[in-house]
Amino acid sequence: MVQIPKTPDPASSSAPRSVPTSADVARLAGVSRATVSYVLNNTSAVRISEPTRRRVHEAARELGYVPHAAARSLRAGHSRLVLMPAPSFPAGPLYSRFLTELQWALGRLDYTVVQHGTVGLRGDEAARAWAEMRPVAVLVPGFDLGPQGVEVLKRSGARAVVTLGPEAVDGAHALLMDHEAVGHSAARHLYERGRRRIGVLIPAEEGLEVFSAPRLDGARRAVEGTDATVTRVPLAYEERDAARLAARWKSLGLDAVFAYNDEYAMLLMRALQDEGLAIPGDTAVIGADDLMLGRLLRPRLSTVHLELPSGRDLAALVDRAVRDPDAAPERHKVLGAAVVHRESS
Amino acid sequence: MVQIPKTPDPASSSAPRSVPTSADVARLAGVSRATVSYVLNNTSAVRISEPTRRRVHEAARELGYVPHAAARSLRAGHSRLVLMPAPSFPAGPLYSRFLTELQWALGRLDYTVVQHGTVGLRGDEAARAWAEMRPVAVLVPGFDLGPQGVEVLKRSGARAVVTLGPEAVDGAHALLMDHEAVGHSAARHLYERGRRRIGVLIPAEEGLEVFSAPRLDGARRAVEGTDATVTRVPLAYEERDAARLAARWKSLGLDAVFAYNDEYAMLLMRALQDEGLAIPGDTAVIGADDLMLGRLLRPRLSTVHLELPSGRDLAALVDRAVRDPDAAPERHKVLGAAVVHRESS
DNA sequence: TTGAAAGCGATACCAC
DNA sequence: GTGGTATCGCTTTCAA
Repeated sequence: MVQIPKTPDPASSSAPRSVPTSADVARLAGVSRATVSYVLNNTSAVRISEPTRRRVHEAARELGYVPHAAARSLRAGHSRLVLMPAPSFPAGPLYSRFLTELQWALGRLDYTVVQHGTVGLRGDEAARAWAEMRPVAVLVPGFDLGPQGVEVLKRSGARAVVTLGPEAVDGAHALLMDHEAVGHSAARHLYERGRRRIGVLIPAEEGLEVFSAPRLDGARRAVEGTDATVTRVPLAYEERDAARLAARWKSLGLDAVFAYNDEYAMLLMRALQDEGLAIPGDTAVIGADDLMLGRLLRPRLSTVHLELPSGRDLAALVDRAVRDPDAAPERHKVLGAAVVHRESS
Repeated sequence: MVQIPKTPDPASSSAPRSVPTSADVARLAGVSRATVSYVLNNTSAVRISEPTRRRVHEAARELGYVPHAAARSLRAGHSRLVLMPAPSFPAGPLYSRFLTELQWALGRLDYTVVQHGTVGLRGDEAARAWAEMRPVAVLVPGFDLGPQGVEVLKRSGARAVVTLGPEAVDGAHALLMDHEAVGHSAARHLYERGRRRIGVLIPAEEGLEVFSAPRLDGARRAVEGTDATVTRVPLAYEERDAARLAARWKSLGLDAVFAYNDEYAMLLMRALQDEGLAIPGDTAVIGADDLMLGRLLRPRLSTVHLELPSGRDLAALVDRAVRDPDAAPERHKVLGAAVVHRESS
């Protein structure tokens, strides 16, 4: 819960003429506050004479009047706010693009999108912080939310809660990002190309387990019941650690590796090549995310291309959910995973 | 200005027991709303008996009560909201990290950070949209804000407006990101290593001119009065365009290139190498941003390392500005630019 | 220690 | 056409 301090220093301002309200506009225009509201909101149920309209607009402009969103939504009993937690890890270009598109699409539907900088708050605490803003909809990527969190949000007026992540949460709509499929495709691909001892690179960095764990699981599942093995290989995103790993690579006895994503793949590939190993000869490498950089490597990096949901579709889902909050939660698989075979595998 | 529709479909909800208010908590606990407020906010000016406190907390928990931020800040006359526009272009890892750090630091100071998904709104329109939320401070990266925008925000109660960008804006604090220095360092470096015909890669993509233009200018300035030349070289971030550029590279007669950033550098380097050109022999290449990938290229990519401001420092600046809104606007140069010489130049 | 009530800013109903 | 005014949820005097 956000604490509001008791007016830090009341006497510090050099009389900054206080913020203009609709009452000020009314006074200046010589009309009532009601009229101001009618004019400024183009209320169609009421006809206001042209001269009056002009006077009101003039007054508003002159005062630099800007309506008070909090007051408005308090009165209205609801907002058009769609809230998402701001990502706590560096978002890749994929996700950034998705986010921009989504904001644009929701903007078109007249929603205001806001990313809430939730910091150390976990789980229900975070949900409460979001609920304080009384958003009409909440979009939550990842694992940040449990069923209770959903309940908190709904009880506080959120008409739609949508999770984007590997698992559905009770009571919320779910856009299922099936990261298992990513690992599955990758391992399958390696298997089909004759590899049997498959390593799966797992970032040592915090906060990425949400994605890496299911990718690993998917790889495991892909070779279940075959003669192939899957080995978990942790790697920090830094040269030294990659060099260390490369130095003991032969001892691992792997003939292929799925490298979490293209960036980790690049890091590992370089280290292996520096160590004199041939790619894909000695070790096949495949990444994920289909970033530009993979195309620029030599050998060209095989990768798993991810298809994120379109921002427009998600915006439409949100709008639908807001309009009909009691509809059964929708579940959509939204992560297309397709192997792009290049030269490294 | 956000339009609120006249209650889309009033009859669609299956009586979702309405959102609990502090009055509900009071009723359930058998006390007055005042007491609820005292208890929930730990008001120190007033002693509430332990049994009462317990009853209130219990009731709040049972109802799933979450305070209404809008009502609260309406009453209080101010918020603890720090607003930033959400970046409209894919933010690099540098900026992402900075953002996360900043949010964390502001969170520590008890501010709520929010990234506002401003879509098609330009200039003053955007400023008005932000002002509606009555943020106590606004942080604006880039060129999105003019002096009038600042005025709008201040008149609507923002106690601090901070711009992050190449230029200061009247009335606002400025964190000056001197991208000219980046280009200057790069070109200087190339010049000192004996290069005289320097190309500067400029992204063909929209929205990046804000950074690329000053970088080009800086490069120009660096060789002013020497026998060296600087040539503007547009490039789209795609392989085909890079290949086209590489094919006519020799005809450009350049012996060095500053490639806007490491990613464009990688793209170009690959295309040049594929064309059979030697780096740095035929053409020296230097990037910027000092991303990991530069270290992984062969030859290793020279680059300009950027030092962004620390999130903690910026948070402190914001806090200072909020506490003393009438202090003279601060101006800080915050973009350290240092050449990291590797093998490509 | 607790309660009654004013008021923050905007909107919409009901009079005139 | 336009103007009072009750109301949204919450905090905070002031009284009891």
